[in-house]
Amino acid sequence: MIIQLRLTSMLIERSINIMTKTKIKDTRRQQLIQASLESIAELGLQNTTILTISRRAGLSSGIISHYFGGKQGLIEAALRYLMAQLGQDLRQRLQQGEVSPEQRLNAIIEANFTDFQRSDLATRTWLSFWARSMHEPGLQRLQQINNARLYSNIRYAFALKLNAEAATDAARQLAAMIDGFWLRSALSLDPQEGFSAGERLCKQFALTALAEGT
Amino acid sequence: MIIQLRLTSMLIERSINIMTKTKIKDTRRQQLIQASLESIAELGLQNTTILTISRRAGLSSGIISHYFGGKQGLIEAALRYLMAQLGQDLRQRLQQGEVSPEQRLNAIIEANFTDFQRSDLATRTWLSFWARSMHEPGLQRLQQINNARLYSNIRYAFALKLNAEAATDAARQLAAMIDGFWLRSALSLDPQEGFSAGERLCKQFALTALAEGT
DNA sequence: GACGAAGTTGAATGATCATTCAACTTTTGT
DNA sequence: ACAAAAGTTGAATGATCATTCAACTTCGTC
Repeated sequence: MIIQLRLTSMLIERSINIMTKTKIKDTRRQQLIQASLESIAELGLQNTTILTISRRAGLSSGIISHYFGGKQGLIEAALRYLMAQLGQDLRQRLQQGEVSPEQRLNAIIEANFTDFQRSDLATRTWLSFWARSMHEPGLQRLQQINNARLYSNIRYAFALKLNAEAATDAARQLAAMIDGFWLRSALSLDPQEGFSAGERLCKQFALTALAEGT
Repeated sequence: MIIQLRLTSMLIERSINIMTKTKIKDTRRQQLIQASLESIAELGLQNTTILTISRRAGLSSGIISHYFGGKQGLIEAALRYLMAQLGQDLRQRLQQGEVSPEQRLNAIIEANFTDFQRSDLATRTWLSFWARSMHEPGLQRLQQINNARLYSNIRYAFALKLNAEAATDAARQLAAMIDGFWLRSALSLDPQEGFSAGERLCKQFALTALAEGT
């Protein structure tokens, strides 16, 4: 009887502990990811240190190694977060009953030019990640997954109307154009204008390319 | 008489000294720029130190501050060198008597996909510079000049056949597409294939855009 | 309220790096 | 051959930074 009670209460206690632990864990992780994105946007990945992140999050420096195993782990988690955000925007736009190739392409383009994606926070961070991923396998793998996903989403839409070769060509062109507008806008003096024009001109290209194949 | 001789010899001496000095100076500067590009390509801008550069150039670490005033000065000089190379390739291709808009656009595209430009050395370095220029005004200024030059060269060619608005749109699209193929190729597992396809698809787009306006 | 576990701190450590400059070597002019 | 100038070296310096961990605080449980 007593043993039974002890065991039960121990189980309850443990599960409560685990729940609390993971909740706090998730909160801290999110705080730190957010702070690191802000720091990267403001200071650049180059000048972002464990101290600029932890101070911004209102936490101590040691906590980063505790939750992410080190600075590198946090940086990769931040990139994963940006990619997840992009994927979420896209899924949301594709599941609103739109099915025509034009609508599908528009949704993809819009997802890549979301308010969030065009924020300083996102643009500067993406660019920093792009550069560093050339020399860090962990980041490079993530970038390649992301690039491949954009391309294959676009290609699928084009292939609904175009033959295989034309779809491949158009998809590569549009994917490059999207990334190119991103890059040029991020580097320009007036990023917002660049993004607006980029969204318009990408849609325009998509329409033209679809029309040509018919 | 004696005084006259002294003055003359002093002038000769000085001019020889200056000639020798600038020759050695130019040689060393070029050595160091080359070494820094190689180091950036291999290790990334992040991991490039004054030691990795100077050891690769077979010189001592102190020499960099002596000729460039510091690491930062050398990095900017290296970017200037890449930009000059690009400008030279373009000028060479445009001054071969080609005048039609198609030929002009092809020349611009080819200059951006030169063997040199698609080398690891160039791609990785450009990408590193892109990222860092967001947070360093000196580099940012240079990048903006380069971006503006590519755009206005393209726009000029389109404007020979298209009206003002169509030329602006097409130029922005093509400029973005060129940069985008660059970026995606640099990050891909098989950069050479990406560059080849990029060159072909950019030319294809340029032709289509020119044809549409007529 | 006291005990143990979970969560957090930040000073100490060791490593890396750009810059400086006094000493050294090479080149040049006579 | 020699003195002065130009060119080069690399050890010393001071600064920055990621990581570690012993000590501290907070929280949940009885």
